[in-house]
Amino acid sequence: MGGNLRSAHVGQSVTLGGWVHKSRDLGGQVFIDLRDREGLVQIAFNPGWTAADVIAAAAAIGMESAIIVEGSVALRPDGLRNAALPTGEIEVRATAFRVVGPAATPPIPVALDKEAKLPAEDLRLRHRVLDLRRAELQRNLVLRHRLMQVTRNYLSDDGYLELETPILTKPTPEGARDFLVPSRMHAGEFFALPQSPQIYKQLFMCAGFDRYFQIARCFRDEDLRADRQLEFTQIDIEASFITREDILAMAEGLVKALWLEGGVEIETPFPRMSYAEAMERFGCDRPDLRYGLEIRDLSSVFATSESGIIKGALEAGGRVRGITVPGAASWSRKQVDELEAIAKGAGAGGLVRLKVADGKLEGPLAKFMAADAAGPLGLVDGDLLLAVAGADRISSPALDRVRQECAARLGLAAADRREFLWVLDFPMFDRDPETGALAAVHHPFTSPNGGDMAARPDAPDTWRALAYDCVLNGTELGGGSIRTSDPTVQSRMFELLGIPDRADQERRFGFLLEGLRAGAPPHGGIAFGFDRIAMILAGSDSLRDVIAFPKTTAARALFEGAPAVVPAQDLADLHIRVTDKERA
RNA sequence: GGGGGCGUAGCUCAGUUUGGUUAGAGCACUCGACUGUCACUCGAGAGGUCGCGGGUUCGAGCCCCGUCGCUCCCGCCA
Repeated sequence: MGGNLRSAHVGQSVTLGGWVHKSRDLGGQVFIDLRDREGLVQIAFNPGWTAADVIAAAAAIGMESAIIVEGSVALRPDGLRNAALPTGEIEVRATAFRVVGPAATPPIPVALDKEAKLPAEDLRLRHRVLDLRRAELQRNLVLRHRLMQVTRNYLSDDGYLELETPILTKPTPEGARDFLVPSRMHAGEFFALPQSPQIYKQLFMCAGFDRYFQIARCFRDEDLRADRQLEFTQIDIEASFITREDILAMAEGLVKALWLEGGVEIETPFPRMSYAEAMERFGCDRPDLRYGLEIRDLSSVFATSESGIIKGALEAGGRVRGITVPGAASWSRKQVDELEAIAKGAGAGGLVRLKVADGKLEGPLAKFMAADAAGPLGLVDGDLLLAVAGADRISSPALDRVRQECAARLGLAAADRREFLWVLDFPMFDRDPETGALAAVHHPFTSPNGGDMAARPDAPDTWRALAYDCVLNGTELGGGSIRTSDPTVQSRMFELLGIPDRADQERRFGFLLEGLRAGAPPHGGIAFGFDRIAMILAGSDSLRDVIAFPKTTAARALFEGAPAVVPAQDLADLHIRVTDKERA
């Protein structure tokens, strides 16, 4: 209310509730900046319209106290308007006020100067109520609310039903670590919190609710990051009797609506790229298309190289791939060494560096190269070529990181550009190099490409999946797939994933197989990371700025103090014994 | 599980380089002055286990070892 007052309200009597943002005591008169959800408004306490005892009380009030003010809206005198404030044309001339919630002296400031640094993150989390009063976090949570409403309206208007799924679910051995909830009534048995509502939404499809969505809370007990929390919110969508194209078009519409709410118009449809092409050109399944620095295959030029390392890599069936960084020939030895360290950190044995000056190659390997190799390599003066020799599985991630670092150094990733992209045709499986075991790249319920499966039934490594990811500027916004709706195929997938025993499959995933056997429609869907989208649209780089009560990276909630030890009797009721010696 | 950064007043920081008197500043807080401020101004004051533990030293905020917390990254996150 108070933050919305404008000159149009002049003359009105108002009663305002809010918090003391700042106060200025000038002796005979007092000004208080009253803050509410909408903003700030100046309250003027002056002997001309305010009783002396009210002025005295106003002068004594502490910052961040909750107050109720009565008064009238008045135009400020000429020359005393504040253009920096939306309410700066007016002020409220107080006739009465009450302190309804006196505040202890705030341990962290709420009213901050424009250039002031925020308090340390742990203090902000420890005193979260005060931190949440700041305009930035108020804005972010309001945005979050609006994005939720946009999502609901868009999907509901498109015929999707918002349906809920259980929070207490069955533990699944695949994927991330489950959060487990002990069952009091069944000693030694546990519920799991859902990593996603994946199977439940497929069961909804089997049950005939052919368009489902949920703004679903998901839980994964893994280590945290700036963009990863233990619990997070997902826009979860599934539909029946649809094709991949239907899902992509629906998802593009949703993303467009979300960005519009965030104040940005974007173009649809999004460009598309196969996984194979993304890996070949960018070394990464979620490429940042705001800049080039694309990876090229240089094997044929290096084939004539006398270098033992290069020869060995090529003879072993590997390739030489690299990126050209224009103007980077001037980078210092140290700067390039740092790039090599990044490549090595990503698994590469080393980083070939060749720079071009006066048409000639320079660098440790130049002596092994033909004198005129710059031309065939496509290099001109000032270029720096950075290359990795070896298997693609080594060179791709190494060049991906080198490419990102070079782009960062050159400032190529423009913050105001948005390069959306669909990455399609992911491989179905990934093989663990140590154990040789297959793992699902997306998840075990994704449908393999039927043609791939028919063409080479005994080579699951070669199968592509009907899976897709939505990527923005190198960040994955969401992903999904067409699911396996044939219980026989699903059973075969479990088999390939290391659950060959039918009884085992039934014990673990029987509820899904039963749904599929009941007459399953073709179906598929997608899930978007809602917090991450809110973070991007809020212009923040931490999830903690769009979540009201987040956990620290050490997986603690500092405000409420979770997790916490519980009384021994509670544990006994749950049939739990703590084995850690120091805590038991 | 591993690596980097940070930790000094309620908050943000200086002081650590090269160990040496009583550890400082701004904001906030307390008291006082001030009738048009909006980073109000001015005066005075209070406020510190220098994250914690151990060590080296005549002497440690500063050096060494360990540890805790926050943070960023790797592993991990179907």
